[in-house]
Amino acid sequence: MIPAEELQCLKAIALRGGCRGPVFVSTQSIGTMLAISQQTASRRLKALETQGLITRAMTADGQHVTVTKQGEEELRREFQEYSRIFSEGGKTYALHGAVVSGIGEGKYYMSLPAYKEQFKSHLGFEPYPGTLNIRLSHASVPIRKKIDALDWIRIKGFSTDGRTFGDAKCIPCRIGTIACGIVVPGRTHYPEDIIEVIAPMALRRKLGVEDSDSISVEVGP
Amino acid sequence: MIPAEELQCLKAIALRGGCRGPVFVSTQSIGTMLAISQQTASRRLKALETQGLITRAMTADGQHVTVTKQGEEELRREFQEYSRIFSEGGKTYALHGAVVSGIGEGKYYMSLPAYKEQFKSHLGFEPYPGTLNIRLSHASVPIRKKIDALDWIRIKGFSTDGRTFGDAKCIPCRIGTIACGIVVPGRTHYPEDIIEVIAPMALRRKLGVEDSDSISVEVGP
DNA sequence: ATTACTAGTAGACGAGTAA
DNA sequence: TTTACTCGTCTACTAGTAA
Repeated sequence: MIPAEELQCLKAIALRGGCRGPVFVSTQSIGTMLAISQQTASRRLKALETQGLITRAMTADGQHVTVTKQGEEELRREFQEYSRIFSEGGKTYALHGAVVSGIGEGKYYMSLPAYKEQFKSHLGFEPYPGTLNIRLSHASVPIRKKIDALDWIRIKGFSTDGRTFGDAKCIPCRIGTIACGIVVPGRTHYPEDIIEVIAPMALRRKLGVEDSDSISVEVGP
Repeated sequence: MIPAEELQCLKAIALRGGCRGPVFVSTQSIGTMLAISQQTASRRLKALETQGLITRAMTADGQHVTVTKQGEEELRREFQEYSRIFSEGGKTYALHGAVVSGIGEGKYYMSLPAYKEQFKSHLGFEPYPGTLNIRLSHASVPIRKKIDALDWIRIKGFSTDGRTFGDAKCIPCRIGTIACGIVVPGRTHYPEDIIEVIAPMALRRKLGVEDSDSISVEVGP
């Protein structure tokens, strides 16, 4: 396998157009580009040339460098790996955590018809009045943050009897094969390691879980 | 800037799904994957964690690693650079070389109506009976090879007076703003550093060039 | 200006090993 | 099994410099 630093150097040449024609570079300019010394840049270019990944034509004040077919293949292989990482083909996120007890607030809110109806129309099921609270593992917290960037459904707040109920947002998810939803209250700053899950039925009973049992939630298409 | 080896390590984690959830890895398995020692892999992971590019949850028999939002941004930045290299947006190839004299064969072939007509219909101009031969610079030869992979126009051979004229292929190109074409005879093994260019007019006269003058040809959309 | 050699050194590497 | 420490080696870096 070609070392990472050499690949980086090859990429720099390609970015300057080295795949489409000879590009004029100096070891100095490559060095500056990659934050290495001129001498190291010189060694990198020599190594790439030896491996047949570039060809060089030296001049008095620099060199014309061209990425060979083989060099381009190396870059393309790398490109494909990155494509795999970012391909949108069924991109799902996995959250892991442990069941915890909430303070029963969820149960109250989910019993309000004005909320209930909105969840029903957007998620496709009538939510059981109650939420399953999950404390995310340390490792899942960054994933939770990325999920924030996805498309959430806006649940509108309302006022009744002189009391105001705020907005919320939710996103479909799955626990095993059960279609569920993650609900996040709109205003309050929620702890970043807690999620609240709603479902068509009482999840604790259905899944046979209780506090501190570990559980996985899948978000995405 | 994040060092190339660390980026490589981050990429390896992402390839295992580290952007979408915690993935179970060991420093041993990462080491094997990247052809480095377990100790070095350990150092890499620590460095990535310190920079906030991954989070880790250690267990007795390995660790759950997650790529953070920031880590994913680094990867995405890299991905975009590769995308730039391979984006098909007006990909043109530049060939450089020096004018040389051919043996007058081109002139003869280009005067044959059966060839002439095909060039006219495919390239959109009636070729001047003669070709401009160019000896490519050392640096341009790898580009010449890549151009082979593009879509060439097939020029059909024919027989007349008991003599057989072979197939050829050609591809549109430009010298400055003049629409030209590169012609390659079908059978013979042509020198890889020579190209033959046809145009609507006598190129030597039009461009005012003679043997050993340097010249550039552009191929592509 | 360049490239790239030599020389000297800093630091990265892997072996061994503790936890 | 792991992770990650220490330690000795040796690679890979940069400075200086020649061509």
